[in-house]
Amino acid sequence: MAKQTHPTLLDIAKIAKVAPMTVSRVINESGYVSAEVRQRVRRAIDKLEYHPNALARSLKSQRTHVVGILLPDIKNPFSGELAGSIQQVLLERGYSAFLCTTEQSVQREQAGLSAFFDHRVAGIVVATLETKAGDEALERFTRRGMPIVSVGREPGLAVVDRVTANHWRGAFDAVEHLISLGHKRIAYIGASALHARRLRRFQGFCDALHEHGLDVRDEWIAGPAGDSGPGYSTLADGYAGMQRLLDLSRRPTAIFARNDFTAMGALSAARDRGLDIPGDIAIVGFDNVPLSAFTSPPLTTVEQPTAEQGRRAAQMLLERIEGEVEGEHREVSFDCRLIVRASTQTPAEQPE
Amino acid sequence: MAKQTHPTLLDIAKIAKVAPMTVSRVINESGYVSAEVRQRVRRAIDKLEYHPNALARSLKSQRTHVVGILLPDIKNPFSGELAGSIQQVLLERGYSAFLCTTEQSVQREQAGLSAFFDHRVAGIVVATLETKAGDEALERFTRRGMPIVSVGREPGLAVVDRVTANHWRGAFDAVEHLISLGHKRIAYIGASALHARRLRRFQGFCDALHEHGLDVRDEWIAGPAGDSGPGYSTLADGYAGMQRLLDLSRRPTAIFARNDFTAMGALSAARDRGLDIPGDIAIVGFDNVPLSAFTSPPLTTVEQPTAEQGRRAAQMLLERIEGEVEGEHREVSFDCRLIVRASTQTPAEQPE
DNA sequence: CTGTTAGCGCATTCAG
DNA sequence: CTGAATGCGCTAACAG
Repeated sequence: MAKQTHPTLLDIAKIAKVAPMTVSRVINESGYVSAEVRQRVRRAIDKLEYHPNALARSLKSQRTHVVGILLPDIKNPFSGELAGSIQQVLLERGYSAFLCTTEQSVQREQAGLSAFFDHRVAGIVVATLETKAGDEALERFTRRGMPIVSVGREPGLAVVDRVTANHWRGAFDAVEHLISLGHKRIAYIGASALHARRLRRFQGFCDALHEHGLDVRDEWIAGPAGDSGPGYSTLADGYAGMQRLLDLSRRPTAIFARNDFTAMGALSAARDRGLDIPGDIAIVGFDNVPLSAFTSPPLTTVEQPTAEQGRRAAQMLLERIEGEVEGEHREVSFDCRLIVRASTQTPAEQPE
Repeated sequence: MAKQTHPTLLDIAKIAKVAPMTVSRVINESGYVSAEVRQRVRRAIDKLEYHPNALARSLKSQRTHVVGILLPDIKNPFSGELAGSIQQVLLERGYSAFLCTTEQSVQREQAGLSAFFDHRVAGIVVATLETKAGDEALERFTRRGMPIVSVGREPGLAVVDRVTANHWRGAFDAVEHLISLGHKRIAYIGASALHARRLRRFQGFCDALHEHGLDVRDEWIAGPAGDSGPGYSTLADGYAGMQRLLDLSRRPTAIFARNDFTAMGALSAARDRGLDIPGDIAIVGFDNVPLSAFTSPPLTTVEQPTAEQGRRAAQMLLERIEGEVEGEHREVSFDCRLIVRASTQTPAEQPE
């Protein structure tokens, strides 16, 4: 059998009959090494399949090439796409990703952040909803000089770079679209009134109604059943929420759903009651997940540039890490875009 | 501002007026330390917000508490759920996750595996499709004594523990279900004949047809447009594949789709042509993603226990890492389960 | 061009 | 019960 243990610089040095430092020079292509010696060293490296120990390197150099990514919930397709796009940029620039998903558990959040810190990650991308404990931890990290970029968060923590999309505007546009179609009884599905307040897309919903003199009625705000907290809203939440709304004596005529999955759940519930979409009730989603174009009817929704946000966040983080940018904390906001499909307009009326 | 640099054992030792070793003992709760000294040390630790450097620890102890997870494609909901369930087990046992998604790029796969290796991860979970380069790398790692568990892979690499679900059987059952409904012209959507061969669910499809004396016709195997490779098959692939099948002079009457998203794309294409599901054409998916219960009609599909596979893989890996298990490489296979919904049977005929 | 020395932060070993 | 010495693998900073 081959060696059980990893070969070290010293092992290579012995075989090549040089000093460890020389091997180091060959590997890092730093300093001068004669062609002949380089040959010998290279051969030894290949022979033992030597790979430098990143831990020792980092300990010595006091820097790692690892970035922590803190995500709310990996089932959320937004998280998935974000993680993918961040990773792509990281790999291109020689960094790796340490991942933690919190799944709405403060303990997991803390454990993840601790792991990041203990492993001395070079920086962190946070995409979780804010929590008290989490924000405190992040602030401690910032004091220690750790670069942090947040994605899709509220402005709360002013100490980090921020990347967002303008959810408020996207929601506002979507609701105005419904109003322009003549709807006056517009409901929200996806979070209880309590938690919704923290979501910009909910604020956009409310503000659009107010601006057009319409009421935000509490009974037209349908959160998840147990109201467990500010988590991602699901298909089942949308289905249940729609059922409740349809049981009201005074029904809404249009639904603004917190995200596309919630919208699809709502769609399904309406269909099961024999209602026609958009004839009897119009539905708007949010996020423009690929599937939203394939439902029946296809879903009107608000697109947010997820991958762009991930890439931008990664770039901004790397700029901080590599010291290319210092000082003032930056903010980047992407626009959302309303995509009108058949769930709010009958095909005949559709513009294109 | 606070220190720019991380405090070390020595900093704590100075403040508490003890030797570094004593601080180490307090932190690891190893050896004897008097209550009084422990107090002093604890206070110093809190004051400086000291966190041990995991890099230095690992260098010294020659082991990390980090596990590498190699995934094909994070957009695939299977990957997401897998990552989540693995992570849960890891966190419970004090491990963290290093993540890499390959996105069908051999380079990314190599880069990821190298990063795992360089950082001396304690073990690896692989859920990617096999590639020549990848398997070679994994084999090198195994020779170095690195524990590796594969999920959902072919038996190929005999040197690692394996966790799978019986996709072959799941597919076989699904196709038999279609046959029992009277279908004789059954098509496959989701991979070209070339790549499909490597998928057990495709083999199950073929074997079920053969067993019942039916042909596997090449024109009834619809892969993705560009046929880029053995990647995850998408909604768009399903849509396009269905369109091609519907253009044939001799149409299939039933579709077995590689996964639920592909099935939904196919569903959508059929609907757009004004066809009735399952009246004109029956459709079966695979994976039982949450959405499959909410389509119209709800999708008959094959469930595989994704989270269980992830948890089991993580447990098996940790058993190897902690030396609780040695020797013989193990194999665990979970059963798949056919879930019959309305996309293959009209509600009236449905058993329950 | 190459080698020597020293130390990153921690924990194992052995002495007090 | 506590401390001192030593080295994990690597690389700056100096010699030669």
